[in-house]
Amino acid sequence: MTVARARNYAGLSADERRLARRERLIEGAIRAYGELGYRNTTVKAVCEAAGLTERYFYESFANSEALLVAAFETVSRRVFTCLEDVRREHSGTAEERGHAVLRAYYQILKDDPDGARLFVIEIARVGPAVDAVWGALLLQFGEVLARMVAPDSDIKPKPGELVRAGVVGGVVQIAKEWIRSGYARSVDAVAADALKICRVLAA
Amino acid sequence: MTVARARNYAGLSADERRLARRERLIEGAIRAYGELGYRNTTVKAVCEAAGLTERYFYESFANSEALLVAAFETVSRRVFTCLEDVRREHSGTAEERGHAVLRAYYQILKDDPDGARLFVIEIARVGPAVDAVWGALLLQFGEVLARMVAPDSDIKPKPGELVRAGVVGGVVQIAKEWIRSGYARSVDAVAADALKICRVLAA
DNA sequence: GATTTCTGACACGTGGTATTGTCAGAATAA
DNA sequence: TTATTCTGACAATACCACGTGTCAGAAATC
Repeated sequence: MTVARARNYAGLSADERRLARRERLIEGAIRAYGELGYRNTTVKAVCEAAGLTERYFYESFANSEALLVAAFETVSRRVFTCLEDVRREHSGTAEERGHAVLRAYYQILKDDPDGARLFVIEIARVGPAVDAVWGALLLQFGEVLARMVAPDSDIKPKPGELVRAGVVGGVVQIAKEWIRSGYARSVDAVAADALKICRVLAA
Repeated sequence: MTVARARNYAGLSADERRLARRERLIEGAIRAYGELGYRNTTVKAVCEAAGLTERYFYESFANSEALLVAAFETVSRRVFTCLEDVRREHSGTAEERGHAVLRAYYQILKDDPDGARLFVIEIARVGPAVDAVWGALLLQFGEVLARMVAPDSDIKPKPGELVRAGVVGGVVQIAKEWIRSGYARSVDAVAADALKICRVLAA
């Protein structure tokens, strides 16, 4: 019985290599889900997109849903980081700021169609665990939208939870339709439409 | 080779019996989907809920999705008939009429939780064919909402397609959240929240 | 160069459901 | 009553993808 000593390959430790494969799987998953949809994407297909074999899938993820969640959170992090930056660094009226944040949101979706499909469409209704992640994100998104249109020095009575949920649902539905149309209209026009709905939060 | 002559059973012709079984399957499906969710509902489970065996499932439906669509359309017909009645027979301002229609919508969802879950939640993201049905319904719903808040004698520039889609998405999202909460708030309060979003269509 | 660890390809077993097939018995008509 | 059609229960098969196991060869250390 020899104890396995971790050995460097290509200058990387075993842990580093494992992590690198994990990242490749996530990126492969984003692409594969974008092309085929999560439902039609087998473990095998993801691994092929990542240039790895099934063996390594189970090294990093317990099952397909775990990878889906990881891929979703990767995209989610990118989006929210961007939105928060725009919101924080924007100097202007609440109206202008709202438009800027929404523009950023839809711009990201346009720039990365695969990620967009995963982030907006494929994530929904996969199973209880994934749905919980999606639900949490909708809440977070609601927070962003609410602060986005709130006048800076304003502590007003919160709009009801349901109204906020409804606004988020509207903004996301617009994204879905826009994606389905092949990004037919301009980012600016779409953001303007979405802003109309978001104004409900400021009233 | 004897030609099968249709024989009456329980006073019903072969066609009548077949149709009756079809109805039972649909009602069983609404209940089963409501309890278990479409994904977790096997053909066997539907048949048990209907008091029939698998044999009769394939007599009326090619596959699970076909039954799902049939069940959805059954519920859909009930809902739209009701909404149209309310809208048509309501005399009052656009504002009042809008509130009345929305109240009717959410009241139906509350009165039939199984149907509601199917109509609002379970139908989404099952597959391309079913998604098409769902997409068509959202359009139809958008029409109803638009006419609902439109001042009677008014032909104004249509709000953009995306805005309408967004409003529908908002109303439906509110329904989802409300259902998930176990119908925590009153129908009236929910309808009022939804109306806030629908007003975007009138602006 | 010898040895050990890592990698990638592939094949097999597994589980669960859809779908079809069979058949005995119940209900009906003659 | 007798023959025929319908009904419901159950068995058999098909199928699909997951998840695991095996193994030869590549890449590294000594």
